[in-house]
Amino acid sequence: MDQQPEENKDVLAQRKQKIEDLKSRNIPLYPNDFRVSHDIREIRQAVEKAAPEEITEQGPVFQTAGRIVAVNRFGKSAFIRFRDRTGQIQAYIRKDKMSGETFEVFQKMEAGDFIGLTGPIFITRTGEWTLLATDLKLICKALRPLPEKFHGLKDPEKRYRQRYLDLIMNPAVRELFAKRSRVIQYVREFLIGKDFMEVETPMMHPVPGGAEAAPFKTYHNALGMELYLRIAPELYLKRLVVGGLERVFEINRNFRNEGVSTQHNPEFTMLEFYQAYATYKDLMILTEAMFRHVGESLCGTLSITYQGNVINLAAPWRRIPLLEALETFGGVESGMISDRSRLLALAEAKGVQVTKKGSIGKILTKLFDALVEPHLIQPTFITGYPVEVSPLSRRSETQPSLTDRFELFIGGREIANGFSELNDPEDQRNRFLEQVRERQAGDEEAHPMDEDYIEALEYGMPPTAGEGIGIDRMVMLFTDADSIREVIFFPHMKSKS
RNA sequence: GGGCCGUUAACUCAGGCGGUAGAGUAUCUGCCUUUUAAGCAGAGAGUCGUUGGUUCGAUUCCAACACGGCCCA
Repeated sequence: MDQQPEENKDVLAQRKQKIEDLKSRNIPLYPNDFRVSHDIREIRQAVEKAAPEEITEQGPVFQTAGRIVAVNRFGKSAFIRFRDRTGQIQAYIRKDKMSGETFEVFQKMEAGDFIGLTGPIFITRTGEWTLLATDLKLICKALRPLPEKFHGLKDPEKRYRQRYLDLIMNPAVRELFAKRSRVIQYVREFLIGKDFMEVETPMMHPVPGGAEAAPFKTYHNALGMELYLRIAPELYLKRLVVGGLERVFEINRNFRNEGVSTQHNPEFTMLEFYQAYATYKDLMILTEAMFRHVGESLCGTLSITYQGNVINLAAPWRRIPLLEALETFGGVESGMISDRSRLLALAEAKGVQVTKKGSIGKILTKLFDALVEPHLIQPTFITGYPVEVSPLSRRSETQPSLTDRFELFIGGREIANGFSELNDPEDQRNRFLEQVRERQAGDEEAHPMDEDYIEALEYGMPPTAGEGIGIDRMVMLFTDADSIREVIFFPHMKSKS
């Protein structure tokens, strides 16, 4: 009615024009005085109780609010669909049900805006529950339009960089992250049920230990010292075990300064837990029980489908010694295991890149990663890792070149890593010294010396077993996600310049 | 780090063997008071990722770069 001749305007400019119109009518664009009597779920629950013939304009009046996600206009009436955190419902707006001024404000509203609505529920011709608006209020004006309603938002770059749009447009994304939250909740309740105590340890470490990975470096101005974002909480959690906290766990972020891929994000969420007077064998049983608890709570079943493979989480899971797995799946003959040159030849023949200087244990684990891991679709514990790639693990009493350690594989990917902890401070010192030698030989990921940790061990740590579980990978498994970016709200991306 | 693919309107996508571009959705205008991706008619909306090169002329051809995706390492 008050249209000026259209100038050349992009969408943003058109919206700004609309906002100016509303401002000139003294309509608040961002008020905060609308109160809801019911959220959408509560409305549905209230209506459900009523007999069908009672669901009419004469029924109870609700006051609710949400974001408009779709609008169908019919001149003097309109249907809108709007959504809050509990669900979505449609409303019917009729000019003759409200003041003319209110209806005019509505004419300036569109998908993306937040609206407050008042009215009873009735059932439309097509049988859909609908709020008949007797009053409405603009709660928040959206300056930018939502992505297209039918095709949604597909561009992966935009989905990750502007996850809020992904969440608005793609309901499955919201459901996936709800599942993520529940996975963590079930893990937490499982461990607390086993008398574990949840703790938090430093994210900034003077010595980046507990794993073999490149750290991020930072600097504390007041203390005048370099710090590293932690690559693992392990050594601090074990200090707590020394201190008498015999069952601890932490669910928190680790940071590793490496590339990004469908399997790696520079920061990722790790569960680590430590139990005194337990061995790695106890933890395998505990892990089976934990996955059973999460699987049953989340899916109601222990049979899940991951990337086309049906995976059965029912215990007991297969347990295969590393060396046996290398023979079975990797073509490593038993005679080769202590023969560097034959192993290197095999690696070359199979196209596996290994560092020529690497220890036999390193070569073996590289071969394992390339040749065996993809075969381990059903849950499988691989046991008995070489001591030189396990600087924090307790030595096997029967095979001193191996450690009492396992890794868990599901769906062809490493999910967990656990072991009986090395609590002999002298052996620990020697292991660190060996790592330092490897570091000096050029292995930048070799574990650094940590005298402070050795000192803790010198006070005595009870025999303990510990484990780390990659939460993101666990969530990927339970949500059938093919990329870690799908289970992290804001995966790291290069900045756009 | 290497290979392949992609980048065009706010979104989803066409297109162009070189002459500054289209559709649907969204927005605006008109009609429309039970729709379900509503409908009909009209309008506006683009540095065709960036920078160079070739050319009378580049969004199109060439090169480099940026960002993203997949695969490999």
